[in-house]
Amino acid sequence: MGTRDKILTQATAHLKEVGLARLSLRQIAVSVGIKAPSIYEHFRSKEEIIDAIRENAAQSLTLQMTEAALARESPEDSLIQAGVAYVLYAITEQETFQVFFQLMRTKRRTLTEKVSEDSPYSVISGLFVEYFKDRGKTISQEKIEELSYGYWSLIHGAAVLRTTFLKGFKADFEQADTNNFHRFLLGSLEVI
Amino acid sequence: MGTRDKILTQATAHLKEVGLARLSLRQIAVSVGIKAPSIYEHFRSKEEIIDAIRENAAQSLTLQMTEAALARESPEDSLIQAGVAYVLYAITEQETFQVFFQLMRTKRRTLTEKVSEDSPYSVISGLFVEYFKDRGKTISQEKIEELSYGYWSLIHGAAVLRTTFLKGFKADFEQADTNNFHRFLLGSLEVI
DNA sequence: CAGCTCACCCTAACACTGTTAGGGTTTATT
DNA sequence: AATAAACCCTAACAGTGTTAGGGTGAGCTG
Repeated sequence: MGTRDKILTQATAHLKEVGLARLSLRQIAVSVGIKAPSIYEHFRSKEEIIDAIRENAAQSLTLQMTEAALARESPEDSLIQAGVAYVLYAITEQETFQVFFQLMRTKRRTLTEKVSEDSPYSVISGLFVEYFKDRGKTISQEKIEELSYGYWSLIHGAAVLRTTFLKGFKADFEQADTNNFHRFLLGSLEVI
Repeated sequence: MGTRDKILTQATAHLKEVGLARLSLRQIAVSVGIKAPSIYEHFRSKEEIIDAIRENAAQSLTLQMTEAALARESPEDSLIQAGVAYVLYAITEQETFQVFFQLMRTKRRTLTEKVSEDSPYSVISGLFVEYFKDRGKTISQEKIEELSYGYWSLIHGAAVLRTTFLKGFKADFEQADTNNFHRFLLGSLEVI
């Protein structure tokens, strides 16, 4: 394993331990076995290291969503399970998720541009197409995007609330999330 | 205006200008006209200043939601307008909103404890009670909480996505949000 | 083989951060 | 008149990301 990979590995490990706010280049350097300035031989800045972590997180999250959606009874169930997986990832990989959502930006700037693959959004919109195909309803690309954005808002909001405001709050969130995701999907069929 | 209030005012102003990451006590002190260590006569730490800003933000956000919900055609419209106001606050007061959602925690720890007033959540749950009363449906307190949590997830998710991932993305989000909020509320009536 | 380049590491230092120690001055109270 | 508290100060500590500039070894080229 090259030094660059070591830095990335140790940075990720430290992130999970101490959180984004206390992530220190000098500490990472100690773990790798080099001095802090040597990091700059492999990355242009601390920001660039975090970018790389974020990239990995996005890939990992997308994978877990995709796997959760596989082999379900119905497209609706796939959408719900993908949502549950999203929230689960946020809770189990809290610090990584924080990095993911805090600074990530789409390169896509308008609806006419192509959706980049391997993003949570593309998983959702793909499943929505299946969802309407399954119900025998035709739907415009625009509405698919609107619904995907809405559903993403819902699951992302649940993920963020659980890891911030509601951290430490005791309740059966899994059931509540499943019910709420179902509610949105039901409403999607009515309002087109 | 006392020094404590000056510090708070300048801290809020600086927050909006440079963002949370670059908020500096020495810069705040310059604006106030004192030296940095003197801040510690009025606040125990930087964290305590941010706590105070967050308190103000929560109050202001709650107020805007309440006002947006007033004098609407129906409780459903009130819920939607409260949601729109939430997202609007997030966009216009981006840095303040970031402080608000990033570290805020409920003091409430279980469903049996009382909901604190003057919080966005209490506004939502209050409007949900009206919503079901208006429709002539009876609903348990538990379900009100579940729905309020779900609706909050939706509007919070929309707010966060708009200010992070989707910053710079051009689309008619206002219309999309309104439609999506409507979808969730419609689904709420079906699945109880 | 000698000379050169380049990747990779180093130390020293800069400009910043939140925070603490300790001293001075003014104001109000005993 | 003495004391206490509120409030400001300077100096300094321990930490941060980052840059400047120097050394060392591997590998390529004449």
